[in-house]
Amino acid sequence: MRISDKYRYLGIKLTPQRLAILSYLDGNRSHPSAEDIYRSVRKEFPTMSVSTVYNTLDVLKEKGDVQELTIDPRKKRYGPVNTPHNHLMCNKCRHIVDINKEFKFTLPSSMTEGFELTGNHVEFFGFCSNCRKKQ
Amino acid sequence: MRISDKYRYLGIKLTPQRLAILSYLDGNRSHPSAEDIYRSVRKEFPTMSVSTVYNTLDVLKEKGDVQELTIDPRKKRYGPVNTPHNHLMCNKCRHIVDINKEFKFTLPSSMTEGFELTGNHVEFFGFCSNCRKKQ
DNA sequence: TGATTGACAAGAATTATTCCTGGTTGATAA
DNA sequence: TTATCAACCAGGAATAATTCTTGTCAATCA
Ligand SMILES: [Mn+2]
Ligand SMILES: [Mn+2]
Ligand SMILES: [Zn+2]
Ligand SMILES: [Zn+2]
Repeated sequence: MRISDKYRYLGIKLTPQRLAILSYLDGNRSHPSAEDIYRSVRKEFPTMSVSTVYNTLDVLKEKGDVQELTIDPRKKRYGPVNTPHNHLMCNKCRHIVDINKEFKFTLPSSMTEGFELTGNHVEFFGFCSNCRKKQ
Repeated sequence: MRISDKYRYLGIKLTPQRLAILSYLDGNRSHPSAEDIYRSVRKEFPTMSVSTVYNTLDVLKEKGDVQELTIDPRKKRYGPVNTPHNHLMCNKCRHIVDINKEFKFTLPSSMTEGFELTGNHVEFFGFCSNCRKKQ
């Protein structure tokens, strides 16, 4: 299925703006912020606005194509979702890498206080090799 | 060791403002935001300012007495740290409960890309009993 | 005592994100 | 083909959370 077919199937229009954002995210492992995306996509698409970036990210989140990360306390970060995965962030430079492993936990119902569980996300923290070198 | 001794030991002054925030957080399981803390502490301490709340939270984070949560995408939430624990948040009302269990993972070094790991935090998601009732 | 330091209140400034408005576009159907 | 309509967009204003700045005060110290 081509990407345009997929989105027609999902019932959303695949506009040039959305395509630009999609192709920027596709294969991108840096988990960029909305601002990062805006700055990059803007180069080839000078009329792009930040609202469009946010709107597009909302649509893509909805469809499950994009994951919004809250691991960085300063701003939300976004990444493509291929298969469910988790993340590891550097405490110093906030570089984020994928942990391509899924964790399936079952919690005893005594712990879940009547919640119905839908998923989980594991945040790993540490120091990247770069930040370790510099002291 | 009394609380005042503890903080003297840690080398920070235990001021009335800090004490008020500490005692509000102590035993509090609701993971309040800075605003929540401000509104509550203010009642008995009308001159308290938001900056003081943020400053105090920074100090207490530093000392490991307070945990800052990023699980709620809207704002940071804070809670006392007794023993290491994890969290479960309702996708709808964003009510957060503690998961009093620690998860110790070891990741194969092929996954950690040269990072030195320092810790982890597991975010569980779901729907609380209240939100499930209301459909 | 006089100097130094840490902490505070108040409010200004910044930053990320959301909201609003008016104008396009492109699919649909008369 | 042309009119209609919904979805989408750019631009910028508004909001909300958080950080920064400044002047003041109180405790501590030489
Ligand atoms: Mn990722
Ligand atoms: Mn907690
Ligand atoms: Zn780093
Ligand atoms: Zn709920």
